[in-house]
Order: sequence, then C-alpha cells, then structure tokens
Amino acid sequence: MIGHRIPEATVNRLPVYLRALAEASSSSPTISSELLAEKAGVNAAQVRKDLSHLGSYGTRGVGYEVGYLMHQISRRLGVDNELRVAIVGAGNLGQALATYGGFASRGFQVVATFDSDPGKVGHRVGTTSVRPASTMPDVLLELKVDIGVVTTPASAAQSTADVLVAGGVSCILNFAPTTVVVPEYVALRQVDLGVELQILSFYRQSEVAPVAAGE
Amino acid sequence: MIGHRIPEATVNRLPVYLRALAEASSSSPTISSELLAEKAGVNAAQVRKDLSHLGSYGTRGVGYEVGYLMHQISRRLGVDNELRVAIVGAGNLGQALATYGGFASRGFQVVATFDSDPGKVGHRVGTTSVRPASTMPDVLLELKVDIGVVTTPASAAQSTADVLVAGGVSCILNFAPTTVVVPEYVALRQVDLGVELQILSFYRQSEVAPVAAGE
DNA sequence: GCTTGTGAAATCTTTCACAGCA
DNA sequence: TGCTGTGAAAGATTTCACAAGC
Repeated sequence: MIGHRIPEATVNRLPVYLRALAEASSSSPTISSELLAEKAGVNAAQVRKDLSHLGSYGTRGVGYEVGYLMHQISRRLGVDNELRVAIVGAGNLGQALATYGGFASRGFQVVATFDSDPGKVGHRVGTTSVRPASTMPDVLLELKVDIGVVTTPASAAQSTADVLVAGGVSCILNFAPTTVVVPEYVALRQVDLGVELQILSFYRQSEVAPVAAGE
Repeated sequence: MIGHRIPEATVNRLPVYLRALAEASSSSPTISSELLAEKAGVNAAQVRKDLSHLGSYGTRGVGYEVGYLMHQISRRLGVDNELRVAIVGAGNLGQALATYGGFASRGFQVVATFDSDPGKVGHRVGTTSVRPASTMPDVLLELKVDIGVVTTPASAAQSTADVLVAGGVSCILNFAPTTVVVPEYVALRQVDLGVELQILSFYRQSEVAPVAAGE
C-alpha cells in the first residue's frame, strides 16, 4: 500500500493526527493506533488504514515512533518546507489570522497583508505592515507568495482571487461568504464561519452528536 | 422522501445552498437545480437529491421558488429563530468573531464575551463588553446562551467546554487547536485554521483541485 | 420542452476481523 | 502477547439516467 493516490478523507485527517502527535510527543516516544485514535477523535482501525496509505511506518507489537511518524506525515502533506502566506483584507479577521500563532508553529510564514482601504494601509499587523491592494500584482511575485488568504467582503472575493492567481499563488483559503472560482491548478478551500454555526444549529435541534469540520 | 433522517453530507451543504439562494434572490424568483448547483459549486443531481430530503418543493419544468426554498431550508436547519451566542476568549480571533457581520445576518446574536485576562475585562467588543471568565456559570444561564464559541488557547479549551456544558449550551464551536470532549447531547464542531492550511498544502503539491471545507 | 424527483449503479469511506510479525 | 497492516464486508455518498409532471 504505497505510491498510490491518498483518499481525500484521509488527507483531511492527517493534519489532525499531526496535531495529536505533537501533543503526545512529550509523553512517550511511541504511540499505538488506539491512543492516537482517541486523541484525534476517530476509530483505531481508521488510523491504521489512513497511515497505511503513507507506507509501513509502524512496528507490530509496539506502535508508531512519534517523531518519525510526524516527519512522514509532514513530508506527505508538503508542510516540511516553510510556505509563504499573504492575507488580503486587514479587517478584524485578517488581523486575527495575521497574528495567529497556529500558523507560524506549523511552518507557515505570513509575509504580507493587503487592504484597499487607505486608512488601514501602513498599519502594523503582526510582523508585516499593511500594503495597498493595488500593489498585490508586484508584491506577490516579488515575495514569492505560495498561499493567499481572502478575508475581504464577499463582493471583492472573486476579483481578489483572480489577482492572487495572476500573482502566482498555488493555494487560496477563502473566508469570504461566497463561492469563488479558480483555475483547476490552484488549490482552493472555503471556510464560512456562518455556515459552521448553521450546521451546528441543525445538530442542536436533532439532539444528535455530530461531526468535526475540516477534519 | 420525507420525514426521514437527513444524511450528514446533505446537512453540510444546506447552509451553502442558503447562501447561494440569498445571492440569487435578487435576480429571479425561481432557480433551477443546475443554476443553484453552479452557484454552490456542486453537481445538479446532488442539489436535487439533497433538496428531495426536505420534501418536494420544486416545480417540474420550472425550478424552485427561491424565497420558499430558503424558508424551508432555514426551518430544517433550525436557524429560523434567533440563537444566542457567547464567545470565550477575547483575543484577536474572539474579537474578529464578535464583530463578524456574517453571524448577525444569519440569525445569530452575540450576547456575551468572556476572557480570563483582567486586562481585557470591561473592554468593548462588538455590542458586548468583555466579562470575567469566572462569571460564565451565572451569565450563561441568565442570558440563556445556546451556542458557545471557544477561542481560548488550547490549554484552556477543555475546561472552557466543560463550563459551557454546565452552563446549558447545546452547541460548541471550537477554534482552539486541540480536540475537546463533550457529552453526546451537545453538538460539537472543531475548526482548526492551521489544519485548513495544511490540507491546502497537500493539494498544492499534488497539483489537483480539491475540496471545500465545512461544506 | 424543460426540469424535478428518484431508483439503480458506481464510487468512496468506514469498520470488522484476523493473519503476520516484533 | 500485543499491535500493525490489510483484505473483505458494510455503509454512506455521489452520479447516472429516465419516468413523471408542469
């Protein structure tokens, strides 16, 4: 079981395993599928099946070596080299993301922030100062940005995505509450915080336990 | 096809349809499954199958009446009555969520914010002022909070969730980068922004189009 | 003629259960 | 003995294709 395409459902869980392994790394140098499953909130057979797609990195009778497994998952996810992130839209959410520790600790570096509001330009956000949105075409190329994060209003999301694509980014994470369209060679993910609450509302009334998002 | 359990995959798409319908409502009073599918980024057969779980609300040869369909989806999701939200953790992300327009416009009302840092208490965030975390047990009950949003550090997430549960919330949306455990009668959803970027990274290198999150 | 609603087929995902190995 | 790795079974989801109805 190796060298083949990894199922999408598995890809969505790999970062969760990575997070659970980071937590577990201080306790023991090895971990069983059962313990990892518990920490990640899934079934042990699922963990073994998922990990088998990466290769045979466990030891029967013992478990998985935590550090080595983290390395293998990171490598497969492509997060073992530092990726460069630009955030477009320096409103509350954009500022929150720019200063969010969870990015830096996982190998993502916020190298630029943009806003079209002249009142926000020049303002310091995290380790960057906000640049005018009009400079995106040049700056994206110059700073070799890999990932664009869209936190603009819905009305500006599609045009922002277009500029990001023209600027050579290979991934877009869209927080604007609208569907954007990009060429198929660009990886796109949409996160709508309102949608998340609406899904919760459904499970609230049906009194049934759900479900993890983006996992 | 009615009166039965709605598949989880369908529930996750209903809010996206709702968003697409809101956008489309100004153009035409009716919409075909094909157009709705395009706006939501899915297949037309999927739209018809999903909507058939709610009942027979379309007209053959014509399509779906936009306003009526929105009403039916909202009703089924349980977002047709105003739900009350409390945000725990008034850091950048907590503040961003408290002032996020996408909640209010979808029938969610942020009625309280909490933080354990005395330096943040009393500070105005959105329409609320930050309360001490120690007052949560009383305030949650008093304000009849339905949904708790956790934006604390990972280390405080589980204890925060416990207090929210004791305070009678029926849903928890967890942004802390750790798995939390709640009784099964509480609906839980985890959103980890770092995880979202890691999933994107995978599709970046595999040069294949993904996938929408929480959708 | 155009579009819905839905069985049936195809595909994907999860879970089981156990052989295989340290 | 204990735990991984994996076929096979079970279950869920998506897509097809077309009858039914406006």
